[in-house]
Amino acid sequence: MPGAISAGADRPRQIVAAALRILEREGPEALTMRRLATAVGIRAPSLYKHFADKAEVEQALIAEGLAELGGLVGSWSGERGGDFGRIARGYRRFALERPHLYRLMTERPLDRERLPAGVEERGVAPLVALLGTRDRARAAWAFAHGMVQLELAGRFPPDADLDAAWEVGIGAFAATAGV
Amino acid sequence: MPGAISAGADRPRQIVAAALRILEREGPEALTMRRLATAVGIRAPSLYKHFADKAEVEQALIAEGLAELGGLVGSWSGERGGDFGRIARGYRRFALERPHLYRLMTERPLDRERLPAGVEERGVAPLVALLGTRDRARAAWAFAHGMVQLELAGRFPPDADLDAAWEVGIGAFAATAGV
DNA sequence: GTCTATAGTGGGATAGAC
DNA sequence: GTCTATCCCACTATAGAC
Repeated sequence: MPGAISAGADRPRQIVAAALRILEREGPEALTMRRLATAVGIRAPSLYKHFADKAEVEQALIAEGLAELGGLVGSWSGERGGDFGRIARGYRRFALERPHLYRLMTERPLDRERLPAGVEERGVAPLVALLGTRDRARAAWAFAHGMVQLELAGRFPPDADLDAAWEVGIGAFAATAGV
Repeated sequence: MPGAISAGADRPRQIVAAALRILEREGPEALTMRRLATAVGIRAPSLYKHFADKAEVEQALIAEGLAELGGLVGSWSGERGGDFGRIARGYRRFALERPHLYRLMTERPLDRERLPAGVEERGVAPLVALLGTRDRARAAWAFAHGMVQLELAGRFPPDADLDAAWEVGIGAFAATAGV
């Protein structure tokens, strides 16, 4: 059978999965082609049979992260409604659980060409529906992203009450939507 | 005269100034010790007579950036009062004018030990005074930082009306302070 | 305080055989 | 699709002469 699926040997998937593990456990500097190959059990040059270059591997990680986060946002917002606080707190949890992936996903320009269609919009839509306008959704997203980014970068003073700061922002944006 | 100032030969200052130029014009990857030395007109190893290592040079850039931004925030907030919108818009302008310095300043943990005393607090105080609590100030800062970060990273859609998003956030946080 | 020389490390990527 | 061998690059940092 020509098109037979050898399930255990889906190299591209294996590679992406390994890359994700390395990234999350050891940070972005640890994600090298050599290291990645070792994790998969092959030699570095063989990776280039599956991905054109390192950027393509990273792009796959970004796409995966965005799809996952988008799905979560959808699940938190429920059928119609849900509330901004729930989304914001979930967003924070995701970022704190996968800090390196989150940073990779957000710190560089998004290559929309190579991104599966709809991934971006699917994450944005619930927030727009909830807050009423795209401008409000963008401002609220920026707040959440800024909180996460500053928390991940260790920029708040050690004694800062971040839960309280989150609630202030959540309240502020919920209010703009007249809730 | 032993303590005479040879104005043209203040190497440490020269080095920091050159580093700032390279960083802003060519980005963080371009800031290497070789490149920096060339810009100053010496060889790379000579830099180590003035700075222990590269991290020390970067620390100097961060301190300079924070001091400058802190001074600006103070000037925007005036004697008593001023408004959050003015600070936020100025903050955005600073970040857009010096994107690479801004990112260097904010994307890694702050080494408070090696930072001149008061630099951090001087930037924060006006915002706390204006908004009433530290939690509100932190949330508002996160909003501004998030907007800037997403804008610099090219993460908003090309047609997004960022001015409008800024005004939404500014309004939301001004409202929390009861203004 | 500057130089030359160089150590030591690590990275991305390609050629060509099997 | 995997391998071995290797290129080529760039970086930080040190040693030791002047």
